[in-house]
Amino acid sequence: MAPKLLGMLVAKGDLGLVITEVEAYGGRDDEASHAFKGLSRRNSSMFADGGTLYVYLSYGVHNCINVVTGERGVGQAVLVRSGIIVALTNVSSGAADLRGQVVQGPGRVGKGLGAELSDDGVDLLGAGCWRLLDSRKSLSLEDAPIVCSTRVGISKAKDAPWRFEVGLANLGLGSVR
DNA sequence: ATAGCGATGTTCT
DNA sequence: GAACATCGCTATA
Repeated sequence: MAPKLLGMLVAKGDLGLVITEVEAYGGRDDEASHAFKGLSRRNSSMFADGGTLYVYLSYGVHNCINVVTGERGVGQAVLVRSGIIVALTNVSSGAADLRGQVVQGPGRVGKGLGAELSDDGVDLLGAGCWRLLDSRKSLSLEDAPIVCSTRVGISKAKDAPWRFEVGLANLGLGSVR
């Protein structure tokens, strides 16, 4: 699921992010995952249904966002690390102009979208304020090369090649949808 | 260009 | 009391 999220659009209201970099985190089998030690107050939304938003406070400073990708109870999620902030030109269809601000780093992604801890656990697949839309076709990203490497800023399970990026050059200009 | 460090709060040992 | 899925500023080369 992680590489599939590249080129998709996460939106909060009329603000969107075209995803360009992610990291995959497993459930109880991944030492680097917040879900490794099982359910807790902080990570409970990781164990919700796939398509749920998981927002956590990083280093007491940054709100970072994940898309839950596992079945209910598994605790699997994908951290959104970089992307392009865009203003939606049509909120209901998710159309957006691709000229936007590049944001790199999960803290800046959360800040750019205005993610709050109160957004933790919301459904991304319904018709609510937060939505996840598949904009890959309109971006012609389906055959774009994906760079795979190890995850950043962790001390355990350092060797798992679960970080995925698309080069900005592959996005071109134009609009989404 | 690279390294070090403080901010800041929750979680785990 | 330590670690932490980070960032931005400052210092050093």
